[in-house]
Amino acid sequence: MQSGSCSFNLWKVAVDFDGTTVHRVRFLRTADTGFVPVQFTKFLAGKGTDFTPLKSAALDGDSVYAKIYREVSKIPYGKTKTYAEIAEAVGTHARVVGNAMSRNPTPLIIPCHRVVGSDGLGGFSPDIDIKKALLTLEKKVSKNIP
DNA sequence: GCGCCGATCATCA
DNA sequence: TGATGATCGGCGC
Repeated sequence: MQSGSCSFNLWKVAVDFDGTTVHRVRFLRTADTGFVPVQFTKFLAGKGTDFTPLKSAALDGDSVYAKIYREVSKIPYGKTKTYAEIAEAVGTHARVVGNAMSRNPTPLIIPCHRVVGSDGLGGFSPDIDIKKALLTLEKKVSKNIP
């Protein structure tokens, strides 16, 4: 297992990974030492749109959470879906989807920022500004990929 | 049109 | 068990 961090706006993105399997991604105010997979730095710089061949450890399993994470990871770059849509696709309730996002062990890889509420942005932890910034970034970058 | 309240359900303590 | 949410939709004002 390795870990490292890189910057995104005012935040540090700490990544724990093992080969191509990412176990944990966290947003921190302070930086750890170490490097992160190049996919992260490219993505956060708007120079990459996916994390291939990286995968999240949270996608494994048959729990409802794993299904939700798989469904969320299908959302294409620059697009968004609502909690209700995800819930319907998985066969559960929107509240559970919100719960799954809240406990999302690997943001970014599982693009939880692309899941929004029916009437707006929804929420994000630890800071809604991160979600806003990611969506703004993706909107901007996807314009340059006609 | 806006705000409150109940429904609903998989985790975690 | 019981409490807890990054929600949704309906109802009253």
